[in-house]
Amino acid sequence: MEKSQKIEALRAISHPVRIAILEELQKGVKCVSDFKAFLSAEGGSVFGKDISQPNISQHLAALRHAGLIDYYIDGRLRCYFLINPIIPDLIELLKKDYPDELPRPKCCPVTKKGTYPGERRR
Amino acid sequence: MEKSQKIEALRAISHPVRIAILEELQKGVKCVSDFKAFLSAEGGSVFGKDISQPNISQHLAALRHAGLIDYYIDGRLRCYFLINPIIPDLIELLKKDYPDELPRPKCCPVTKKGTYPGERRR
DNA sequence: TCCATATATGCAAATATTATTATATTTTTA
DNA sequence: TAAAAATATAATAATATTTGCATATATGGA
Repeated sequence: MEKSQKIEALRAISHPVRIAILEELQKGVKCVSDFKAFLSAEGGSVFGKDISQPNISQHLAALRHAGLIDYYIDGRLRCYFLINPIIPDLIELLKKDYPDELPRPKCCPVTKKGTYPGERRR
Repeated sequence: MEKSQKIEALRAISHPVRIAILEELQKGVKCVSDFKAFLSAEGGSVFGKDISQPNISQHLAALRHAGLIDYYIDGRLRCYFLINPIIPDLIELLKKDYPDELPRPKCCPVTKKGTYPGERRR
């Protein structure tokens, strides 16, 4: 996979609703109604409110154009599935535990002064 | 680290110039002139054109507001460094080799017809 | 002190993203 | 065959992002 495609995938995944959709898709093939149920307030939506059906379709279209998902048809259902292999790894990072910060290089914590490590330009 | 912070990090990293900056930062502390050199046409910029100094500063500010980097001061140099622990892992994914596609579920390759695996709603 | 260097900030224009609403398409069922 | 279900598309409005350009600020050196 090309780097530009990976950047495209990063862009596409950087939205709470689309992340929810992709996480759900990781469990297997899902149709739009599944997402609609999942993203409804009662259905356990992570978001305060319902996400409308057209909005879900738009997010699915965006994910498809970014090459993250595709679908097949069963009657009036569109059955979506993951096709981009970077997605499972990205989702894993989102679940992984991280400390708040990396260790910082030495500098005065008050004045924020320190020394540049390289050669200075002239 | 909170999930919302990770999503924020994904958003912030989803830009070719900012990825270049972050990859450069992974090598160690760098000042703005370092990025300017790196992102100039001669300096080996991945992009066709030069990236202007104000534009670099703007991207650095964006990365800082997203909590990905911070800086200390050495005279008139601002020395930037990574602080968000998810960044090295993300950059690794960008370098990792992936196949073009995941295996697809069974469906007719021409008509795109297949069968929905779950229970149908009524 | 005056000037050059390193970097940031402010603003405007162009563009992109997001959600909402209304409507269209296709398929199934009564 | 008409209505309902599942889903997509289109148009719009509200925002956000991105860039370019001009200018501001701070530091160090002559």
